[in-house]
Amino acid sequence: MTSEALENTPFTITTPLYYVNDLPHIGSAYPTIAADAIARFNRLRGTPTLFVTGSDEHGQKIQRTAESLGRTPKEHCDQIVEGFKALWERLDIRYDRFIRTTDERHEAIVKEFFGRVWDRGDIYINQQKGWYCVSCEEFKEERELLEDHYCAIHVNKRAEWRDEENYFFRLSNYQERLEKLYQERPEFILPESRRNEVLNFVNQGLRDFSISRINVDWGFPVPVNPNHTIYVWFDALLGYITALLEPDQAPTLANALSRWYPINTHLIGKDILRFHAVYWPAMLMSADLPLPDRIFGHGFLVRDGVKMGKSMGNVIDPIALVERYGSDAVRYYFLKEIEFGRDGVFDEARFVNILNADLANDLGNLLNRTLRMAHKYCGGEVPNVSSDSISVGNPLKATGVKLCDRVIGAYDALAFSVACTEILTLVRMGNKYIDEQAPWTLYKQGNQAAVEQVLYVVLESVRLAAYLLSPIVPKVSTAIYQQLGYAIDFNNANSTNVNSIDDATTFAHHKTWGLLQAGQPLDDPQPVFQKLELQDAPSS
RNA sequence: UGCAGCGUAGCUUAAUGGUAAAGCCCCAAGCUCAUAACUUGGUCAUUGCGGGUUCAAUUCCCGCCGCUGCGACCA
Repeated sequence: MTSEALENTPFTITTPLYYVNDLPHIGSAYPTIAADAIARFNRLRGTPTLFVTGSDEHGQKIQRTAESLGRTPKEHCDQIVEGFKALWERLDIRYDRFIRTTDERHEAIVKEFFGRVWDRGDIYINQQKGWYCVSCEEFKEERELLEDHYCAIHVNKRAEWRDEENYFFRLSNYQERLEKLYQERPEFILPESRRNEVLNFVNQGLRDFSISRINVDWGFPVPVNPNHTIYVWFDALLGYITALLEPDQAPTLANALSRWYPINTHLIGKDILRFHAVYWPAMLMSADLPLPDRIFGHGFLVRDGVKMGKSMGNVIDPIALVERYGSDAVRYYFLKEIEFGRDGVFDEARFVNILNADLANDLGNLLNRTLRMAHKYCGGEVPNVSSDSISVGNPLKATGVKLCDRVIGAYDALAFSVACTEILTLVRMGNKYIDEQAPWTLYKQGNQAAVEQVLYVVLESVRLAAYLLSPIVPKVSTAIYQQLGYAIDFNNANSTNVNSIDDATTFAHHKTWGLLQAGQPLDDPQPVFQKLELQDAPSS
């Protein structure tokens, strides 16, 4: 693809639509941060970008949770949703759409979509029979149950025999087309381990699944039979489509699909892989709609070797974490220290160590020491050096020139950790270079030209590092840019692209090593990232 | 039980059929421009255990142990 085509092809990315059973936890923050970084990266490079997140609000579980709290389901959802939005605000998440499945317009989309699938003949009514655990809200296989049909999870609850009418989706019709899809597009499900899981599952042979429930009020009625309520998943997945509507558009499929469809990337937890990698494409095939480009299943955060979860009592309160350490720190830790797609360890001491080492010491201090010298030795301006005059053999230039393409590749592959590592390599080289060149000595020797060249090369390297890191640590990057004399705010709430004092802010421009202009006034040096201190009481 | 994956220095990870790398932590030296920072060096691994194939295995095969995921409607 040419860069021009790239710029004009819209990029749409989604997080899961979080189930609003409870306040957001760190497991919701994690993929949201990742999605935000990718969205920011695409905006930076000039691609029209739509970043979708939202909430999945229907279903019996929510209905009951609300009841137990003495609220209506709607009141409950409103309250929880505010909690999500507040957290996203604190984490500097710049989403474009926050879709709630209880939105009025969503019902119209669901209805229309259901109609398409219905017309295709992929929906039929049938008896759903089986052992049903009320606590689990699901049908169990006989073999899953303990003796006397007690639930294996709720060992004191006996599953009930249910024999009720449900509407079913003919998933079995799509067995072959799905297999072909996975075959032809190996990148459809990522990472590969997740893909294998899906293949394994599909190879066993697909059965139809029910898409309606009776005895559930909190949801949309089945269009052809209002006694039934549409099953939450069928409803929730379609939220991704409703979200694509412009704020003032009428809720029709045609409108929703007109600009931002098909979706490029669905970021999801590995726990909801099947719904996205199997059910969802089959539903879209049935409705005769194009499929997303890729489904990426990320890992879970673990702590003390156990998955974080309320039942484990080892959850980390994301709000407390941001309050204590700041949004950039949280974003950086999750994206740099955890390989996206794998389970990752959360460890607070490690968190503090890594942030201090990478952002405060290596990057922040590199800028600080260099900037101070620029003030002492070069009158507080970008040294009078033309980047062209620097030898291609200069280690920082040689690395910097190649860095961008590598980082782009990493971002595109959602390999945040690789992107950070590559950038940090340049930063470490910068520190080493200063020590070797010892500009303070050169200055004392009166070798002004050499001093200026060394400082220029390092400042420019820091600038490039900050630029490439800006999707991950927008505040730090902004601080660096501002101290380098740019009026660019990477974290500007309403910017789709960075804005600047001049027009020379295109990606092609800033991604290139050698942008820094001689004579540009430099700001006063200030730490761009304050060192963190480990606090005694980790979150509970 | 079946299928899949994983198990590498204190920690988080990397690597290749041929003398096991990086970052963090720890120790020492150097330097002084800097947010006791940076640079250099060092400590620390017979690569889960036991076999096998091979001139050579961490990398291939088998068994065992441990952990994780999946095995249909849990966001």
